[in-house]
Amino acid sequence: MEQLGVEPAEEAGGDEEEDAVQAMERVEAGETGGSPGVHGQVVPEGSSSSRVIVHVDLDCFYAQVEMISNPELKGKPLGVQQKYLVVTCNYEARKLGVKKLMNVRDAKEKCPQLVLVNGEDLTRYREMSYKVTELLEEFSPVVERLGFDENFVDLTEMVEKRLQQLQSDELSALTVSGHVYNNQCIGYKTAKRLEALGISSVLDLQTFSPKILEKELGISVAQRIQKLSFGEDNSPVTPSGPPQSFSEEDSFKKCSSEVEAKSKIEELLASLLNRVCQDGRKPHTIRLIIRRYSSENHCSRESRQCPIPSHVIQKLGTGNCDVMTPMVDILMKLFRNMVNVKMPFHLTLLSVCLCNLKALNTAKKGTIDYYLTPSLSTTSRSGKRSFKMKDTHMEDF
DNA sequence: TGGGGTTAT
DNA sequence: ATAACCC
Repeated sequence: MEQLGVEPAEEAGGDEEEDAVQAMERVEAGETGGSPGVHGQVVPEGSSSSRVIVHVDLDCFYAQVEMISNPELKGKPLGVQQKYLVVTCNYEARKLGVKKLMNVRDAKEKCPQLVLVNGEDLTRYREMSYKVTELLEEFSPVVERLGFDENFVDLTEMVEKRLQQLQSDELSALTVSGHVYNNQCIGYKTAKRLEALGISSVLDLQTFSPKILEKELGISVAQRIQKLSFGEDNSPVTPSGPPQSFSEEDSFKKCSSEVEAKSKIEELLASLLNRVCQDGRKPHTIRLIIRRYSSENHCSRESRQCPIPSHVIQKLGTGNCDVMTPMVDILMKLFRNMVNVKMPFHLTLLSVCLCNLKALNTAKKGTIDYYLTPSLSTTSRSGKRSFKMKDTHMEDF
């Protein structure tokens, strides 16, 4: 752990990601002490409303994990490869011209000595990522994750307590410096819409008519991004806690038969079941996601989901039962619901997601919910729910 | 463009 | 179920 580096704060030039470490504040708008802060976070009595939030951004995270796993990689230009992309690389490689998300061919051309490791299996990255989050949670439980390599920690309470400990002479000797980050680009789609309005810089956004912006983007997005343009972000740090979903995906050039799809789905599901088993909670919903081949509209995906039948959920923790078969059956039903297998098809991605995670026995014994459970109905798109008895509770009668 | 994740609609 | 966002 102590080997993991954080991106340097003083990084001057470089691409837009390189602004990197930001020990900074999300600037509180308006409110002063005594009243509840925005978004329901309570500002303590008699304190100022400004917060202290640390943003920890791990440097070329996957590459660092690989160098820790295999120290022989240290000092060499290293890229982490997923399919034909170098998704990230260490600083040796960057010095030699390799960029994030660069094609493997281009990267090898730029840097023939580049060492590549496969990073398609995220297991070790995910594990290391949560170790970092857990470490930060020792300082304050209020830690929000963003991806695998970023954490926001709200240290307001800790700082206030420490300031109260200080004598007045120590206090006056304190100097503080910091900066508000220059945020660029806000999201691809929104950026395009803003550009159409003639907004291409932060200054443009600051000075644009709020009313017109609200009409274009909706009040929610408009007000938020315009505040952001002034460096004001009143959003709370929301503790992430355990993940709300587990998913595994695989992309490929072509999948055009049902058997092929089934075997890929089986692989994805097997990994997922291991993960969910370790987590301890049980998923109550399963989803299948596909991406169809198309020249345009490339990022669009389709999905179908359904509840996991309770008798399958119950088997989940117990290693001896075969839980694969019923779940693969469900997934293939979802598959055929999306893909007409009697017609030719061409898929470029399959993904399985387990979500709606619950700690065991959510319903209390003796309550209606204990005896009733939403039924498996993949076709029902109305808000109506049908219910059936839980099989395993029949003996209770 | 990968292999993840979240929230809003 | 999808769309948008984040990394």
